[in-house]
Amino acid sequence: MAPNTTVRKKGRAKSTAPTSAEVATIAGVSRSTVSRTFTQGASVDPVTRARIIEVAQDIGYAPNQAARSLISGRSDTVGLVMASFDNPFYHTVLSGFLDHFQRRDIRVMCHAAPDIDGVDEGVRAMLRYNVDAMIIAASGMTSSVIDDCRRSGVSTVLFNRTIPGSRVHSVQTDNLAGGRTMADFLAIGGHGRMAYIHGLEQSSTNRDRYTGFADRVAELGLPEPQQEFGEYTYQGGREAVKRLMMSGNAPDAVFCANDIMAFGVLDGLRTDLGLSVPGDVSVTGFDDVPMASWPSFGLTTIRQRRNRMIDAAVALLDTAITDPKGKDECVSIEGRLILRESARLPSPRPS
Amino acid sequence: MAPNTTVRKKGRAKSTAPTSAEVATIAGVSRSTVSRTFTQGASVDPVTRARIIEVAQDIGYAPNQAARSLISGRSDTVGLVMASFDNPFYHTVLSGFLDHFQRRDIRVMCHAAPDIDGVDEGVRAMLRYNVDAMIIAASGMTSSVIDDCRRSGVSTVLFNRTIPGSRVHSVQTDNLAGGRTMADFLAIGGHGRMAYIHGLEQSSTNRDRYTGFADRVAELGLPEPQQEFGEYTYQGGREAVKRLMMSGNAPDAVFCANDIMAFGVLDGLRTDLGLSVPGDVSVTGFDDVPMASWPSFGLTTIRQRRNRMIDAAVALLDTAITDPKGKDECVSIEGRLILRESARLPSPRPS
DNA sequence: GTGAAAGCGCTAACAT
DNA sequence: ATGTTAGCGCTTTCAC
Repeated sequence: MAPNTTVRKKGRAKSTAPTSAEVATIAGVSRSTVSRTFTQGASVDPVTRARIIEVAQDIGYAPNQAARSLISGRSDTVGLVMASFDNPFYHTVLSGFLDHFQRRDIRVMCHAAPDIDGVDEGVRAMLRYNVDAMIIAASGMTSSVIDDCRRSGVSTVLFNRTIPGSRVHSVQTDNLAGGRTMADFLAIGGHGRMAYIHGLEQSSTNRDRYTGFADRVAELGLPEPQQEFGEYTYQGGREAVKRLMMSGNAPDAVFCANDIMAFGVLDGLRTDLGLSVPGDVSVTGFDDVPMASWPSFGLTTIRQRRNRMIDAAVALLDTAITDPKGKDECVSIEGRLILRESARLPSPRPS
Repeated sequence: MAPNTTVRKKGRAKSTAPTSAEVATIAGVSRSTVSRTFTQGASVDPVTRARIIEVAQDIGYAPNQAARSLISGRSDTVGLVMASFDNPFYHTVLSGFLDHFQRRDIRVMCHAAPDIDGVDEGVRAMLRYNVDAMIIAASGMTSSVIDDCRRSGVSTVLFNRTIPGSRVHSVQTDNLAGGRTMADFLAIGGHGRMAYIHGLEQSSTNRDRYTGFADRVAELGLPEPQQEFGEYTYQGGREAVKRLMMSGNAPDAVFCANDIMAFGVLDGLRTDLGLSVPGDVSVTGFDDVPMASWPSFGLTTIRQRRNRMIDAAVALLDTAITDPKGKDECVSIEGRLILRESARLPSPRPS
């Protein structure tokens, strides 16, 4: 916990950076005027303002954020804690959030949690830094720190997770609907022996995708899907599909809880087992990461609408700040079935 | 630039979080003692300390970092600005740095720069936040803010870039050597018509990889490599290779400045042109991202030793903090040739 | 080992 | 529109 060698600085404030006082002296105004010049929506005489800005640039002055944060109670900083950071989908999510907040000149503190405790730790750590908002993208681990967020008065939004009754906003893809859509699509394609490869069992996204899928399969009067477990990883998918195909009752369609596992499944099927996709088996995923469109994979999948989700998350954050006592909203965004070559399409009927 | 709708909080400090004063009152000690309890290496009576910690946990107190930073001059925060954040290699780099700093209870502020100006902007923004250290992973864009970093007294390290004479530490893969290695390897494999697909031209990593490659090719007495440009992207590589193969003098080996372009090249060759790899053409990359080992690609490539690079970067940061006036070091780490199936091996000679 | 007092750099009231 | 004043929450001398 306590570091020995460390990036931490030693002594006290070297105060190497210029302060507002210096600018004030040089520009011949009071500190307040300097401060106002750098404060949104304060009124300063244009000429004075110009002079101040020039001086500031000259000596390289910029307001000290720590001091600013101390008095204003905000830090122009948001915290983003992610679990499952090896899933490329979350790289694009991170990228999207960074892009958004950079435009608004808001800093993003990142934390990649290796496990459940990691999420709590990360959230708590960021709370100490007075982040103005917290985004928790940890698809389905139960976290006890949500209350801490609310107690600290930090607007919080859950990304791809909901904790019912937690009084926290959340955004997610409609995973239930996604699962159902996939069941319909595969059924129409004439598949009768379906299989599902789970991600992490504790993950709510995984559960919902499965539930939607299995429910719809049942409604269609088809046999219950076989199940395997792939831990949301490439290697996990690759091995899971081998177990599936060796099991005596080989499926003709495999729906994976995310794209990465589906890539593993494709490689397992083609390379390890010498089977053809979709000739022998159809394979589908969930996410639509960039690679899914590469011809090597051509993965039929459910697209999570990343941009919409991010916009929604940010909107919720803004709402939460405007109206901290407001009711918690839970935005659900429908995924979109993306057709590619990894799954058999329905054969056209003779008319 | 100026946001209108905003995550920013409005009013003044709600001071919703508990302060050291409250803890002090409840625990019946002075504020100083509370402070000491949470300060590394301060001496407090064990019994008192225990009581304080209990109270703190009770009411959910943790020291306010802004206040702490204001007086101590450090923030337990580092800034990480990256260009080319769509390259998976940098996802693993980010992941590695996060892991490292989280262990040390240091926060990481991330910035993904879309272009050169973005790098400068990101660095400058983070400087205002008093980051204790800055890591700039922007493989080869010239940046004028390095001086700002030094002026602010922030230890800085360049990741995969060097700016000679800048008096800033840096770590990078030995890209020149990597290029040479690849030339040797392809030559031994019997390739005589080499091609190189450039990433971004301004990128120093790209230049070095090419220079090493071309120099060694010349030394071996082989014809100068053909050149194409792929912008470091999948799509760029895919199109570049088509131009290359249509050019009348089709190469028998294509070396790409990074793995992602190589994946594009593989798909371009196999899917778009119906060629076989490595039967018709050998393909190699640089980075060794996780996907490179997937059988769909089986990419022969030069591995950048991510972990070593990160360790070196952190060590340099620590050095810079201990000895701010020290000479700038430039650590160069040799890449490692990883053999897979995308490039022809030398045929065994009859003895 | 502990308390009292000063102050980090800034912004927000309150004056003018 | 500008100056004055107070104080955000903490750490750190300086006494004891």
